[in-house]
Amino acid sequence: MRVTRQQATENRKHVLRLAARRFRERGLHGIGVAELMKEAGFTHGGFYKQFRSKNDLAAQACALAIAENLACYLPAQDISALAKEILSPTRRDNPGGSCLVAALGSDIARSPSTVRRETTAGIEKILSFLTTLFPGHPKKQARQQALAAYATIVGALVVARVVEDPKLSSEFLAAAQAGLGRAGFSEK
Amino acid sequence: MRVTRQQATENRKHVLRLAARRFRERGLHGIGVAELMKEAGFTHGGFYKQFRSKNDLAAQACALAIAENLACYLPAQDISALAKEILSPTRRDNPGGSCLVAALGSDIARSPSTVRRETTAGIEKILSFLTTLFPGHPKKQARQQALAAYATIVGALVVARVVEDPKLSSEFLAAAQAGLGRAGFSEK
DNA sequence: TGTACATCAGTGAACGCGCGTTCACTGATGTAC
DNA sequence: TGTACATCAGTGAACGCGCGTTCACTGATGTAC
Repeated sequence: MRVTRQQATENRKHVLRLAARRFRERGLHGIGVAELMKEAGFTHGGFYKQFRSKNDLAAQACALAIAENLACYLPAQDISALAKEILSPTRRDNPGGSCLVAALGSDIARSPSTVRRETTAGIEKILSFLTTLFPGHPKKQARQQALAAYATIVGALVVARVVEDPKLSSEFLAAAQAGLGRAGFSEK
Repeated sequence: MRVTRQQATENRKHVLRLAARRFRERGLHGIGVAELMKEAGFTHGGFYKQFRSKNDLAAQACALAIAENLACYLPAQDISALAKEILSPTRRDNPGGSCLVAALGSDIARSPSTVRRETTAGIEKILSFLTTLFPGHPKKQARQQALAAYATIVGALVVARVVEDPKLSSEFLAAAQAGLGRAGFSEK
């Protein structure tokens, strides 16, 4: 039953990528080790050859997801373009491939330190990038804008997913976009 | 073992209030029927004389929590005062008594319609109030500001609770406050 | 390069545990006379 | 107002189920000669 070391590494990555998606779709407690491994094409016993525990997987999945989030921000030229991309109905309806903190924020806040540490590190990197989207400001103000912008993005996605009324949901996305656009423009 | 009808009503309310707190502290799956009833001073069997199911309790607890949120907003005279009150370290560190959507947003988004409907209704009421905090605007703009403000509040609390570094956490609260203050001021 | 053996990725049964829910029961409250 | 009976709020044992984790095992891969 043993496979190539290279194959084993790939199998592990496959499970990790799947977890990063499913956790965001269903919550950290919304998918179990057995179901995850089955969907990945393995039996659940092997999980513990790949990860130390489910929490270990959660920490690594969060690190992967938030790195992916940053990668998706990077092409943006300004805050308006970024807001338009991130706060779209498409992303709202695809939590498994979108903002980690919007999808799992309240779960992560209650998770062990390992999970929170990986997420925090990712958020710092995202903030560094967002700060560059407010050029021509004193450094402090640019960072403040970046912090507020990130909060607005996360909150808009969370609320847009909570709300049942699709019209109200879209209203939230549009209003947050408008607010972010104003922030980027007002002090240029 | 039977008690007064009035006592029974009070017992039910007691369980409901406790649930509204514990759910926000630990997540909808973070506390079970048995533990909740024990903490309320009852045995778990009686739960189903008080509520149809755990989901029924969740829906009612969300309704209660978000009504309580609105009540806490009402005394605010302007958006800056409200932001300062809601986005305080005290509230951040007391999720059980604070913003429902910040504490349970991702859980609620994945919950059955009953839960989401109660929450949506509460959010609508909160928006109506927030709109009044942007007077002297065209109605449409005031509502847009209210939507964006609510998203920022929710997001700032979520991120401030996720982040491990206390300094970064406070930075998020302060930056969101500043952003909201600017929104209230810029168009007065 | 060919052989013998150690390693270890993945298997699948089994574990204890807590979950939401059901149900027969108890006995004080509420009601009908 | 006093009595007899129905109601039903709360009890606690029991249910099936899925969870995270462990473990003896298999057999192909990796390695030492």
